[in-house]
Amino acid sequence: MMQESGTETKSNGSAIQNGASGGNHLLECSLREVRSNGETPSVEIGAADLAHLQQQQALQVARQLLLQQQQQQQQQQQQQQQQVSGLKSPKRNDKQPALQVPVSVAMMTPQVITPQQMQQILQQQVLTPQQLQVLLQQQQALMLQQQQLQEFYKKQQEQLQLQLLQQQHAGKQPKEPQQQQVATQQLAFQQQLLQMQQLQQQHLLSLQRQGLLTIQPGQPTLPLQPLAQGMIPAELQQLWKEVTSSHPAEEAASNNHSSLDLSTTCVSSSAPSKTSLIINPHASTNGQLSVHTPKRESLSHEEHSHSHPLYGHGVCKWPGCEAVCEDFQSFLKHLNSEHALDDRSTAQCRVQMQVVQQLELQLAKDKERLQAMMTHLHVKSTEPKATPQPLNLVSSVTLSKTASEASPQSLPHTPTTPTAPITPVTQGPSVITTTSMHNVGPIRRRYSDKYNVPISSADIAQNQEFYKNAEVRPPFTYASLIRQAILESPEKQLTLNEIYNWFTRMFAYFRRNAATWKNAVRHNLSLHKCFVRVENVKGAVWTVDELEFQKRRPQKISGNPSLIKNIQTSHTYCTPLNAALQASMAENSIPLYTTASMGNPTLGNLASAMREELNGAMEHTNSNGSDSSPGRSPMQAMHPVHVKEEPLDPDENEGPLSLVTTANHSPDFDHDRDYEDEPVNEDIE
DNA sequence: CACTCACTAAACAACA
DNA sequence: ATGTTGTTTAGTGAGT
Repeated sequence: MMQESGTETKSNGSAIQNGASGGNHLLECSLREVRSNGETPSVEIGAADLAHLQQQQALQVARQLLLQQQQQQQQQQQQQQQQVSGLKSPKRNDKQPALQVPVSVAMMTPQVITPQQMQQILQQQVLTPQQLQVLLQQQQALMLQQQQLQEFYKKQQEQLQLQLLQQQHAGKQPKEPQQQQVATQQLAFQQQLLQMQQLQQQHLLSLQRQGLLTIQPGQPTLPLQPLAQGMIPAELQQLWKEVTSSHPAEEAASNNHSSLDLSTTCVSSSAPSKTSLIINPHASTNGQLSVHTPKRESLSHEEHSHSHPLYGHGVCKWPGCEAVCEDFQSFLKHLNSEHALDDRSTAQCRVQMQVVQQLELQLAKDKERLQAMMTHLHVKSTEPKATPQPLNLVSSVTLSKTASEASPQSLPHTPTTPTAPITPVTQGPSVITTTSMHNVGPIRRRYSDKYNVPISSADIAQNQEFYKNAEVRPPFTYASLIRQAILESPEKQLTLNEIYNWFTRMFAYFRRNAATWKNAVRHNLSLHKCFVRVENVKGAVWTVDELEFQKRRPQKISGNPSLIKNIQTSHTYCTPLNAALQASMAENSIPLYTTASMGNPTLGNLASAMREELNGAMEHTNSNGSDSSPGRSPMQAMHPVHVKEEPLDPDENEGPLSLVTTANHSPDFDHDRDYEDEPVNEDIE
């Protein structure tokens, strides 16, 4: 099952997107069906409006609560489940008996998939019978839990009323405000809890439909339970108690507190689940609550004060925020004022959810690859190393036949016999990622050139760690490697010896058979017109004539042309969120940093954060000094960075060019350049 | 099957 | 004389 969904995601990037949007639509539809008054979900309401509305409505209902005691419970549940801000129709209370049935239906509908939805799912996505069965089981479990929840809420409402009455009689404080506060808080709590659950549910469903989340056969209800249903009644009760028994004076600070409670609930309830990380941003609010309610034991105060996931180095780490907060308290204030539960925060949270989801997906895939690699290599080598250093999966016989020079780190059983890799190899798409590690064996020598420039640069950069340590022949042509070496240099020019050094530094493979590959390097430098020799004061250096390099072969971009096109030409029309995700979704054919580099109007910070992390994880391209141009990312290296008409002038190198500028250096441009046009590459078109 | 391409090998020249 | 750098040619294997 896992494989099925995995391959599906892999093979059809666009389907993912469709699935995503389709899933959302689907859910929206279902919600609309449920909503009695067709109100839009709270997400679409303005942040300030939402808060205000909630407060007012909560107050209103609190009064109603005092007047009409138990009979409201079902009604409220219905309203809240419907996400109609819960409080717009207290007038319908008198019809409570008639609403009994609709209530239960409404409560279940957001979670329970209707037949129509099921049908849509079937149409949109291939679901195996097992998956269907699992879904059905989930639905049943959900129904059960809904009933439990219903009963529980009923109980709690009764307790609430009792409590309110008692407080009223005690009369320590002005009655109205206190009651209102308590009621407000609790109502808001309920409300937002349910909203959050529904949000999560929405997301979860859409994820499931995208195939991003697979359903474990062994744990039918696992994915949904902690998220949508979240809490078992006992947990709910506990949380509810905490809310209801909190001192009003403490809690009266602001409306935001209610949202805090909610977040806390979500986090604590879903802690063991996979998505606890996703909801983490909202855990931000835990700190505040734990400060105010020391009785909360489940989440340690210390933990949140000192190592808040959203607070570090005096800066708010909410995606895209980076506000400076001197201490933790001010951070909490900031958090509650700036990142309350409004539409913006919700949207950001959703984005973060997707980001995390995507990262998890990527991680899972990479783990899988790693496992496959290790498995594959382990068969051939008894050495239990993670990096298959001693192995030489050389496909070219000629390379292995001259193992005369011992490499500095040659290992006991330096392979001198060509070995066929065990792992079956698939020719990679236009841009390859870590899959290239699989491909090192049978990969054709022309591999990278065939798919043109970006491959080599991006892939070299991404897999450099691997090739640094593994004595594996890189699946790139000499020309690509030379070019990469030159482009990585700060001056975009290298002497022959520097090129040599780059080879040996970056590739363990080139630490042996020096005579052979050095000769090849020289041969390539001389042979290819794209390498221009420039006489320098000190001697001669080699530069890359990017145009010529591009000319070398027609732009035969297979696999994912649109993707490449996007990368090379358009950095302007990235739709928020999706632009960053869609590219990476396209079967991870493209490194994530690439998508992150694309510049995203609204997700800029997020994207940059992703890029930072990913680049950091990759250990940026050159650790040995040629990375003196820190602004240059592997992405940039993928583009023509430096095109000279005349012999290179070192001064002219001004670091990173803008991507847009470099993108224009596609072979379609610059025909005015007076290069000695030779008929050699007339086959460009 | 012809062609192209990448690679290896080698010869050769120029130069330090 | 030796090593490095650069150019050129030839042969081979693989892909188209």
